[in-house]
Amino acid sequence: MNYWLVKSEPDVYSYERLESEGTTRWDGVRNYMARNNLRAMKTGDLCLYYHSNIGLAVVGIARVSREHYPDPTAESGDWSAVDLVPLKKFSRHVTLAEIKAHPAMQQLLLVRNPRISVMPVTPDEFSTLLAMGETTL
DNA sequence: GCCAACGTTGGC
DNA sequence: GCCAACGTTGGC
Repeated sequence: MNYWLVKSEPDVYSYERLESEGTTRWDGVRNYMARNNLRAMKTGDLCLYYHSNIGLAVVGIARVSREHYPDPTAESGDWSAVDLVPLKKFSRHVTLAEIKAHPAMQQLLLVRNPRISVMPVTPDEFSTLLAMGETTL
């Protein structure tokens, strides 16, 4: 089991919309590092769901329901998509400001490289973030 | 293969 | 809305 964090602007595709639709194709990634992370995802892996631009917080957890396949929205190039389903909404949003202030979160790529949209998260970081969100699986 | 210029992302 | 940081592109 691996852990990840994915970013989405909530006015483009929010966690609430994922919940109401039940599943989504995570496509449109056009960054090689993020793509390689998508390709490393296995079915059942868990993804923290972060709202960028508006909200600036981790709001829930999604689960990988289909491993990577060619991104149908890519007109050229070698890009991949995965499918995600909602797993659990955080009882409490964990804001970027809190994450930045937390000593155990200083290595998180969200803090160190804010521009990558799909990133790995260690099991320790994952469980700490879950606790910060007052959420259990 | 280097590097400058440009475009995009995303926090503030 | 601005701007910093980063990734990508393209000329040399």
